[in-house]
Amino acid sequence: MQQIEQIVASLRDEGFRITPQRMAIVDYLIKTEDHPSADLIHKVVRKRYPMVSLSTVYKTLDLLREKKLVNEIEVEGEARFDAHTDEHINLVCMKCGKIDDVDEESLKEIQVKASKKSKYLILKSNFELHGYCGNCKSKMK
Amino acid sequence: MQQIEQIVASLRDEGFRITPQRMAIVDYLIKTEDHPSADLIHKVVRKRYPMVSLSTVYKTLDLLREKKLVNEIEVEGEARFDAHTDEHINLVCMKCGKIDDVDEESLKEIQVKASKKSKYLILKSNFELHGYCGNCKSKMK
DNA sequence: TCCTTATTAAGAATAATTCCTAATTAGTAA
DNA sequence: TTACTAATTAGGAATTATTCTTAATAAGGA
Repeated sequence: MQQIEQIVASLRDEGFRITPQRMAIVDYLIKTEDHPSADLIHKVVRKRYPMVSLSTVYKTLDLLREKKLVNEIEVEGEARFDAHTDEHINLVCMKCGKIDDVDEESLKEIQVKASKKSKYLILKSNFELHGYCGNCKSKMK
Repeated sequence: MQQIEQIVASLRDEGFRITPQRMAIVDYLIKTEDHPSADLIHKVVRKRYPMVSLSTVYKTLDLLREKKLVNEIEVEGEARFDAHTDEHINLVCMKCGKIDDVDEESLKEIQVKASKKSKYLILKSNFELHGYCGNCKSKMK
């Protein structure tokens, strides 16, 4: 689990300025279990820090993604973000839209195999399973 | 490997009409190795069947996806389509945008494990690896 | 405290996708 | 073959997530 201090330190080390906007966004991402969209991040962060604009949210997310401090996955036409950056499976509920993480050891192995077979240089991975979460599943019968 | 006849039959069986537009789109998807976007499908199909509109391409792809006759993956803000519907890994080149498929037996197993652990009812999966393809890799040094 | 330059806010621009509606046509039945 | 009708289509407008632009602001160093 990443800590705010680690992320702030790695940004500072590379010469990026530590602004209240960046702090607020990182703080939220670290603490939430959700996989929020840019828009949701904006809405939530605004409650406490009303001066954060949506374009700053996008820029900050770009930066964090580039530095591999957050993960991005695209679901139904929008990007969703997550501070859980080690390899895992994203379970996406097609009903309520929530995303859960599940760890799975064999992903690394699969990645190595596929890389050899295909001659690709792999830089990132994304494993998704889509369906209905336990909650939505039981509501449906 | 799916055949055109199979797809056409399963559409007809469910009462959908077999139009030249649908035939043209299915025909292209079956024959190509690419994972084309809706826009590319439109451009290609238009050469032979100039009466196909982009909105029909989208509608047809919706239908085919719903009937699980094609696979959809979202890459960099656009949807890419593929008639290869059994479980596999999509290798996405971050340079040239091409997508290659790699089969991997253990995906089914992983899916079962994750489903048990999470209580999700899994309906579809998407496994992506992003990086540079062999071709782009060698061009870069 | 001041200065430089990265960063931000705000809104305009872009691009993929969806929506809307009148016109067309596939499939069916006479 | 012809006529019918509901599904489908073409074309363009509307929507929506994201990117771009620019002037104003402020972080961090001197």
